[in-house]
Formats: sequence, C-alpha cells, structure tokens
Amino acid sequence: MKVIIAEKPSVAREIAKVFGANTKREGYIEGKGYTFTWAFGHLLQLAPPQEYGFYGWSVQNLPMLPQKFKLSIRKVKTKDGVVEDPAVKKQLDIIKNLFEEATEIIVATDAGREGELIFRYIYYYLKCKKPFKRLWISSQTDAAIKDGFRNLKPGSDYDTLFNSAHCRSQSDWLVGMNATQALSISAGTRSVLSLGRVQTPTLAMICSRYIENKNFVPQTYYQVSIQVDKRGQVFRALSDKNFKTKEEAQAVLDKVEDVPTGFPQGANIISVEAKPRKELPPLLHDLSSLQQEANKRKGFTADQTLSILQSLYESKLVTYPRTGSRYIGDDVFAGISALIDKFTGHPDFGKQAIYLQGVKLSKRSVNAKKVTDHHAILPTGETAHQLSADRQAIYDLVVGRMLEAFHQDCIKEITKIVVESGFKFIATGTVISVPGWRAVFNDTDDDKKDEENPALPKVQQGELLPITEKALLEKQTKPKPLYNEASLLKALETAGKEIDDDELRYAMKDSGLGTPATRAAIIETLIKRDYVAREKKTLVPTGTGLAVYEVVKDQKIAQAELTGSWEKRLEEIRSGASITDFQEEIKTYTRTITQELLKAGVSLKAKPGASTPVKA
DNA sequence: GCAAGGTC
Repeated sequence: MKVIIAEKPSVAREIAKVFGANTKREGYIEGKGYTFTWAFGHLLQLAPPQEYGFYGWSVQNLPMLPQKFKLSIRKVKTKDGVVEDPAVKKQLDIIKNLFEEATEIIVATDAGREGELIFRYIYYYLKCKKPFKRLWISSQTDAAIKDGFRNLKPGSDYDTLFNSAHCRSQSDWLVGMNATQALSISAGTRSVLSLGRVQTPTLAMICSRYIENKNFVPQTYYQVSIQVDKRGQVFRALSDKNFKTKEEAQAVLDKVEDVPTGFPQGANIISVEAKPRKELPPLLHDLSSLQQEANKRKGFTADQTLSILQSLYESKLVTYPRTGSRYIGDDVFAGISALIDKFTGHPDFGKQAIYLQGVKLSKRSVNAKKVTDHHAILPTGETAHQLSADRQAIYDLVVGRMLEAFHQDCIKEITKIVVESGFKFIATGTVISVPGWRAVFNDTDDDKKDEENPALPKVQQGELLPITEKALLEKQTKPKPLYNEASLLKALETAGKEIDDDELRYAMKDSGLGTPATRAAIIETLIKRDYVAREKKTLVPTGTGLAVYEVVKDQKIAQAELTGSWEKRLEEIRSGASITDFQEEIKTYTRTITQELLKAGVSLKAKPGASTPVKA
C-alpha cells in the first residue's frame, strides 16, 4: 500500500479525489490501493529547553546549546497549563500506523522549505525507514496533481532543502530562546521580555517610527490659492510654489487681480492640458494585501482577518488563505469565467459579474511563474448561506477583488490648467471617463488630494476669467504617520528592500520579514508581551517596548538584515553548501548576543512605570 | 515563562 501524506486535510482530499478514492476513515482517506493522510501544519517542534536539562531560567544555563536537538509534539494552552495537543497526538498515531503498513510513502506536503520540514520532522520522529518519493506541485488542480504524480521525484532530491529548513528552525530556537532568557534574567522583571529574528526588527520598526514621529518638528509654509469662475463653474488653483515666509506669500497674494480689488477678468489661462491615464486592474489578493484592505476598510486586525478567512476556507467558500502569491496559473484561469457566472445574482456585485460575461478578461493576475506554494485567494463558487456580518464583509472583499482583477482598465482624464495672475497658479482635476474595474466597489481614489478638483470646466488657452476669491494658506509639514496594522504589514512585506548590501537585499527580495502565515501572530505577540498597544487603529509602543528597543536597537537582532543574511546562507545550503559552517556561526552569534544581553538588560531594571502605554 | 514556522 502506498501512503500519501499532505500538509493539511484539504490537500489530501483534493488528491484523493483525483485518484477516485473516497472511503473516509478517521484521519485518512483510502481507495484504489492508496491511503491519503495529512498533517495539520507542523505537528512537531524543536523541544523546549527543559528537555535538554536546562531547567528554570538561570544564568548558569546560558547560552543553551543543545548537542542534538530533540523533537516534541506540538503543545496547546489549556486551563491546566501547556499540554501536548490531543488532536495532534491522535493524528501522529494514525500516521505512524499507516507508515508501518506502507510499502512506499509519497510526500505531498507544500512545495517549499517548511513543507519539507513538516514531513521530515514526522518521518524522523516516528523513526520511519520506509522509502519515500516527493510530489512537487504548485497548484492543486486535477491536471497539476496528475502531472505531478507522473513526475514523482526521489525523496533524497530534497535532502538539502530539509537541511536548510532544519537550520532555519534551529537558528531561530538558539537565538530566540537564549536572547529572551538573557534579557529577561538581566532585567530582573517578572514578565517575559522576548526577542527574536522577526519580532524584534518588527518592534524596532514600530518604535523608531514612533520616536521619529514624536520628535518631528513641523515646518510652516505658505501657499496662495485662487478661485476662478467660468460662467458659474468654479475651480481652485494653487500657487505653483510653496513659500517659506508669510511675507513672500503675501506679496504674491497682493498681486493677484481678483474681482473684489477691481479686476473683472484677472485670470489669464496660459495653458490647458488634458491627458488620459490608464489604471490597470489590481492584482488578486494574497493574505497580506487582504489583511491590509480589511484593516483600511473595516478596521479588522490582521489576526481577525486571518481567522475569519480560515473559517470561510473551512466552509469551502474561499481557496487556501495563507498564500503569499497574488497570481493564478492558466489552469485556474480557465475556470474563472464560469466562477464569475456564479456571482451574477450578488446584491452588490451582480451587475459587474454580468458585465464581465461579455468582455475579454484581464490576464494581469495570470502568471504561473509567480504562483508559489499556493495561488491567490479566490472564492470557490460554493453558495454562501447566512454569513455573519464579519464573514460576509471578508467574503465580499474576496469576491469583489476577483471581479476587479479580471475587469478592464480604468481610464482617467487628468486635466491641468495653468493660470497667470501676477504669479503662476495650477489647477488639476481628475475625471474618471471609463470606470472599468473601479465600478466594482465604486469608491473614490485612495490617493485623493484635498486640493484637487474632481472635474474642471472646459476652458481655453488665452481665455480671461474672473477670480472670485483669493486666500493665503498657512500649512505645516507632516511627519510620517505611526504604523497601523495595514502599513505595518506592508512594511514587513517590503522589509529588506532598502538594504545596501546587494546580496542580502537579493536574498530577502521574495520574503520580507516573517511569512504571510505568521505576520498576524507576530503582531499579537508584541501586544501580548506588552511591547505594543493598539490605540484605535494605530500601533503605539509602550514604555516596556521602548525600553527594550533602546537596549537592542543597534544590535543585529533588531535589524531586518539578519533575516537577509540567514536567507542567503540557507539558499546556499539548499544548493549543497555545508551546514556545519553556518551552524557554527549561529552558535558563536548566540554566545555573543547572550553575553551582551546579560550585561545590557540591567539598564531595564527598576524603570518606574515601564509598562504604562505611552500616549500617541 | 521563551522563537518562528505551519494549521485546525
């Protein structure tokens, strides 16, 4: 009997369906001589310090450098404390029994570093010796699955991928566990002061932005604005320059020939320029972009959006949610037209779905090469019944974005009028001439400016018009805003883009900080540690958060570059480089940072009121 | 009590 093991039940079901196997058992499906089973993500994790004899939190144990790492069953928090997750234990038992009966194992965990690790940890934990082959597919359509099974790879082809995954896992453990204990012990506080490769740079981003924002000194500047009247249709134009002093602006204002000062036609139209601008449809959503959108539109936290999306996925209403790709392959695209047809009766989007039936669909989101483990988030087309308000809201964002993504370009008419009246003034106006994809949600532009006119009246070069009003405007430069969840998610995604070192930047280009599946959890961790607090939509550091930031801000552990340098080495390991060099470097680094934090953490002692939130 | 990674 051949056993196929997937990363999660949904994938095992898809594969079983392709084989025509449909006998459902507890924890697996069987039929046609095959057995299809699954994990639930990582079932096993590197064992905690006490399993190597490092009891309590004590300087004597530091740095903790286990000779050989052990695996332990994933834990879950209950009212009786932290225990092995019973569901995980049960599934592991099922897998163990299936592996014992297997003649061959086919590994169908997700095609990536962590997917490989999920399987190998199970395989080694169960001390399994059976031969295994690897299914390597990037989409779960029938065709892709069939093709993948015709091209199964030898399991050993992925040994180096496992090595890189195992190194990632161990390194995070060594640096995270040791740094956390070192800082917590030396600070002498009761609470946990955690540090890690991802959470600490994230905290640093929030804190440095907060400090920059708080210390920002606004600069005052001045502008002159005029209101021009074209037979009852008025528009505003602004001086084409900002002035540092009020006097300069006043001088310009005085020269404006407006009606109240006795000039019936003081505005001279110098030029009129109208240009169409095309806006391509947006890409389909990945998890991060959906979290950002839901935060902006509905105020949902990243964590809320993920959990709502997970429940929609479990109800089979949307495809796999924790994807980092905003694209689909041609195979999925082939079914899009039929999928859109299912939404022609939707109360908000029905009209646009009907419209799309008659036009050529945009292929901007179609690119098989940019589909990684999973494709972009789509509705499945299953009928949604009686969704709660929150689930409906997220579901509609998914459906609406699908319609937008395959819709047509939006065409805008950008008009610029230059007016002269003692000085040069400029009016710009934007009119949507063809809404295209913008018809789906029918909302205004995100980057709308206060000064912009929605539409401008038709005027001609050389025309002389009355200026009905003029004004001197006093304005102030603004600091970069504090992070909210949407802008932080974006910043985590793009972290590393500004690294000077070409190789490190390249190593991080597809990853950023954290992964789509973990970013919401990282934000929650910072809040749980009392490092960061939510104040309405913004994320504000607490006294504790700022104090920890002060201690670590110049250290490697607070820089996104650390991830970049690891990614570079891990990629080398994947292509065959030795793992021992990297492991030795990590050990050395662990010793160094542990020593440094044991000294530096003392500055956190007895900070009065260190845990009270700081007002924005 | 602690990391980051995956998922029910």
